[in-house]
Parts: sequence; structure tokens; C-alpha cells
Amino acid sequence: MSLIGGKWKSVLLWHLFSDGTLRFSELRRRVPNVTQRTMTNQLRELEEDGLVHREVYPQVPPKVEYSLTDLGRGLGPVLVALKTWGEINLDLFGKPVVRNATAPAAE
Amino acid sequence: MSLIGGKWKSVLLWHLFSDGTLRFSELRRRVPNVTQRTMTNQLRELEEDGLVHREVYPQVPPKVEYSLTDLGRGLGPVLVALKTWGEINLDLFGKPVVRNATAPAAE
DNA sequence: GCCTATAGTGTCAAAAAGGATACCATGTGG
DNA sequence: CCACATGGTATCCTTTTTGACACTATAGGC
Repeated sequence: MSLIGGKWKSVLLWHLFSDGTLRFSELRRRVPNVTQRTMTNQLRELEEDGLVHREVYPQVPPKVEYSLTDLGRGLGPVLVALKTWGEINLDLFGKPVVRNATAPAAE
Repeated sequence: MSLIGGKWKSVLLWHLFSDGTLRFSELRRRVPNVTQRTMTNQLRELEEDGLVHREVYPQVPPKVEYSLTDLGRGLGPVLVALKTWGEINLDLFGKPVVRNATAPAAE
């Protein structure tokens, strides 16, 4: 869990799992609610942990492709099981994430 | 992931999944590295999220039993997949958890 | 010369999460 | 009267994580 527990890691892994190789901007489009900074961090941690491969093309403008390593691909069953559970119980939680919902709260 | 992403949640869920109903102290014995405070919190969040059932017996000394709800049991495949992956790749990481290992570091 | 696009960095701040430690209630046993 | 056991709470503090926002490099196009 320490490897995939980041707020966006499972989502990133899922997209890489189902779409294969993606470049940075493609991932961002698929995960719009993450900041660039955070996405970079999460991807770097995934890379450090050997789940994701990062391929840099020395071009201008830059091009960087992300894909799952064999190790990362091994998480497929986990990702699928998670997704399945999520879809089955989607109605119970409505929106994803957020325990600490942005409670507009008394002001 | 926001439901099971807590540092100890997946471990707690696993024990409840494989051992069935357990009382607080039994869980603590199975997960020794968590403080009481934190374990209570994690369990309460799991309860809030409907994954765990908490049954209090009004006795002295207190007795509280934890078990998975149907919803929680639905996570079985996820837990199993996670455990499988973990066991297969155990050697790659040696010890669990810890990205920010307690680096003894230069002193 | 200026603008654009991509994949970042740097710095700072906010907020969660987790941990340390001490304390509580209470029926029972000595 | 005192200690014990269980399943907590209450406080306070530290560490981690995430987010906001601004800034960068550089080739190509106008």
C-alpha cells in the first residue's frame, strides 16, 4: 500500500494499465484534478519504486512517455479488483475521494 | 483508495477478512506497530465508511468486536490481489512501508 | 524579437495523517 | 484501599502529503 497509496497513484497506474504508454500531457488530460507538481511527484515515486518506466525524448518541446514496468503490470489484478469494487459500489459514495470534503462550513 | 489508503487500513481489513471477527486487543496483537490512538482512528474511519462493523458489549472490562460488513467483505478480491502481489515481490522491497525510511543519515 | 508548447522546478503554505504520552471508567480480586 | 484489564479519549507535536503559483529552457513559427 505504501507504493500505491498516494492520492493519485492508483489513478495514474490505472490509466497506464488500460491505455498503455502515455505522455505527461496525456496523463494530465485524463486526470484533470491533479496539479502538475503533484503529478510529477507521484510519477517520480512510482518510477523510484519500479512500477513505472519513464522515457525521456531529448527534444524541444520536451516529450516524456510513461508506461508500466513488468512489476507495475503485475498490479493489474489489484487495479482491476479495485475498479470492479468501485463500480459496484459507486452509488454508495457518489463522488470519489474526499473524506475531508471541502466543507464549506460555517464561516 | 480514499477508503483503504490509511497507513494501517489494509492490514486491519486483511486480518478481519482472514480471521473474521476480532476484538480490539486481538487486532492490536496482530498489528503491533500501530498506536492505540491510530488504530482506533483507522477503525472508526472504516466504520464510518461502512466497511467494518463495530459491536460494543457493555461490560466491564469493555469488549468491542470488529468484523467486516458485506461491503467490506466485497473488498476481499482487492485484499487478496494485494497480498498476492506483495508476496510475489516481497524480495524487491525487503521491509514493508517506509518511503521516508528513518534514514540514520549523516550526523 | 516575441509567442507558443511541453514537461518540468522552486518555494512556500496548508492540511492531513500519524505518533507520544497521559488519563479515564469500572467491576473484580486481593 | 489498591491494582488490574479493556478500549478507549484528550492534548500536543511532528512528519508527510498535497496544493498554489510563479518561473524555466528552447526550437520553431510569424
